[in-house]
Amino acid sequence: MGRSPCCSSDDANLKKGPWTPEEDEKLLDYINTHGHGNWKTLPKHAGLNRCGKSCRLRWANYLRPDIKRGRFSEEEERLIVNLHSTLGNKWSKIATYLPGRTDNEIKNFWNTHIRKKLLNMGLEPNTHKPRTDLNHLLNLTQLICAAQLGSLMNPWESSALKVQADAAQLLQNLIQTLNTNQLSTITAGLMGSQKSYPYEGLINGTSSLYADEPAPVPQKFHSMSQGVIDNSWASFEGYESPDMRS
DNA sequence: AAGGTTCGCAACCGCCGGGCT
DNA sequence: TAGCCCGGCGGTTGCGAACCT
Repeated sequence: MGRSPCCSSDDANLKKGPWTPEEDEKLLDYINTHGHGNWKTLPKHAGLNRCGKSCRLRWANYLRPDIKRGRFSEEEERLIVNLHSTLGNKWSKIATYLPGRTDNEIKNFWNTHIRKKLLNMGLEPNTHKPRTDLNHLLNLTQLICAAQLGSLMNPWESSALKVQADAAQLLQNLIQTLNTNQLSTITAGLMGSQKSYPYEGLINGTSSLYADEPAPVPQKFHSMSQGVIDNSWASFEGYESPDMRS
């Protein structure tokens, strides 16, 4: 359509980068008294040397009064995973289900935490299906090595026991995953399933967002699978991989 | 203690869709 | 109907903080 970028005209003079407290105050003052109105003209009226887009982002992601700060709760985390399995990378849509959280915040949280968690669980983050490569088995071998080393060094130390438990849990999950994968393939074949997404039920949780949408798999299978993923997720709740420092 | 590496998050970039003329 | 403008979205980047060696 040949449109120019939103801030192309005076780019050389417009400030970029982190916002100062003074700029924040100007933006807040202006919006509190006038509302944001037209973002394009807002910076000029507010006395800011920023492009409208930058102002809008700053407001939407940081200054809005209803923004909730701090760590995501387990409930929020589960909800995000749940929603992502249905909506994909529609961060703004996902954000509408989490009051006080911005799409940017959710996107960042997904990329830095949940993505890794799913990978550790042997699931492909984009599809929520089991990973087809065998790289995730490295997690298992690492855990088993850690467990063996830990028990050699200090057999009664609680962290060594926990690593052993984690390794056992991961192995169990893997076996169950493989079993349910086979089962779902069979089930899908028998039912002529239209949705090639056998793990949607695993991830989705008990409270379906779209209750009017028929489940792709029988309820019995769904509830059984749910147990698998609940165990699996729970086993990783307490386990922080080295790249998941809090 | 210092240098290197990794992580987390705020902010930017470019594209898209809807509304208006 | 085409062109323009604006707001919104998702992907990516840059940088300070935290951690590791």
